[in-house]
Amino acid sequence: MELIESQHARQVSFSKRRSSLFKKASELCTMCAVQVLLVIFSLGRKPFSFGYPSVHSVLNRFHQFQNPDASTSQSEATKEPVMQGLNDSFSHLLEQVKFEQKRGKQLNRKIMEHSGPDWLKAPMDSLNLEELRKVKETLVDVKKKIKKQRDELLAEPLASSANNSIELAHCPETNLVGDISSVHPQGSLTFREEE
Amino acid sequence: MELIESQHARQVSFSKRRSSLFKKASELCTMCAVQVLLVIFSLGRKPFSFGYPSVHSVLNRFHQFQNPDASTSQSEATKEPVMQGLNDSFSHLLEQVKFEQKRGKQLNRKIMEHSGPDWLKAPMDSLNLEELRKVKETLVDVKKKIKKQRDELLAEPLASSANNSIELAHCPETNLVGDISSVHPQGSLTFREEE
DNA sequence: AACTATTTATAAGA
DNA sequence: TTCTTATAAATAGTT
Repeated sequence: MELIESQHARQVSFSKRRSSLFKKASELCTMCAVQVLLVIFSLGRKPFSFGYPSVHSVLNRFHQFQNPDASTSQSEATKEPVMQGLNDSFSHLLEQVKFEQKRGKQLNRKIMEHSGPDWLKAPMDSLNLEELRKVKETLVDVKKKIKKQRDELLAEPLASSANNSIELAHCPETNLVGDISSVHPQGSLTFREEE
Repeated sequence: MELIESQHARQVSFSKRRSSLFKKASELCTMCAVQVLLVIFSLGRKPFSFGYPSVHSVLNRFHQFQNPDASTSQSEATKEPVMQGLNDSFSHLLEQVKFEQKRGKQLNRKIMEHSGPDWLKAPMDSLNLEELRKVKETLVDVKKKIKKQRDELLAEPLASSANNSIELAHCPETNLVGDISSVHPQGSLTFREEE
């Protein structure tokens, strides 16, 4: 991969790759529920930006990682970043609520579908060899599922919603809420005319 | 395109898409000689960033476009009432999250109580480690019952399987106890690190 | 991680 | 810029 020599070809390639890059970025946001900021300066020095949930929220969250001290002060100069950080917490909470509600519905559905007699607690006295074999197959399946689920749970504890943990430790000022209007549910994509 | 439900699948997809997104971003830089900034916050809340020629250079340049003049801050008078209202929204959301999480656990408990063969065929995606442990305990019980019943059946083959010529002892795949305990010698599924 | 069936992205030409 | 198309790359699902 090297610089495209032809001026025209470079411009065409830039347009195509830029749009697909924004597309990929937004896909990553929706599919994996992560925050993304993408800024591209074109050859004509014009900025194209994408941010989820918003450019500012990611930008300020990134600033907090670069300047951890800034969020502890309440001076006028550092208020905006703090508020943006809280904005960030706010959208995270919204996400959590949606996810938990969805999960609750799924669990309800499972109960409706799978509520039946208690085989497992009942004695096995009445089963013959063929029936025992079927039970065994079921148990082998279950064992696989359990192992898989266990591995998923152990994979990334921080991101796990199954253990129902919410951590706001990265933002100590959760009581002080900032400007909600800058939380863009669908992300924001702004760009100006291309040269 | 929607949110990937499975935690494991989401994590895998995130890793793959994240790396390819960074790759595409760097390709755009080298091929078209443009400045790019890409920031991604992972599910584990860690920031991944890429900048060309550097993160700071693009960041600063972008700031100049975002804040042409420095006097854009709101007055204190208009800010406080807004923050109070948002504070309320924030605590409401927190309550909602707690409620949904609690409800999720209750539903999981119900599933545990109503465990049956049909439920065993269902996916285990929504269970956490503690719940998986309970499933394991149930399975250990069942295994004992099955073993007991098998021994009884083998003790009197003529009485129980007159039309069934298959014998467990000569059929390795029907060795239920062996299969179940194959993960761990003592027949106990441990949910620690790895076997 | 590796494999693979599909989908998607891309360069070149119009 | 948009459309087309052959080719290359990315991706989800699986093992």
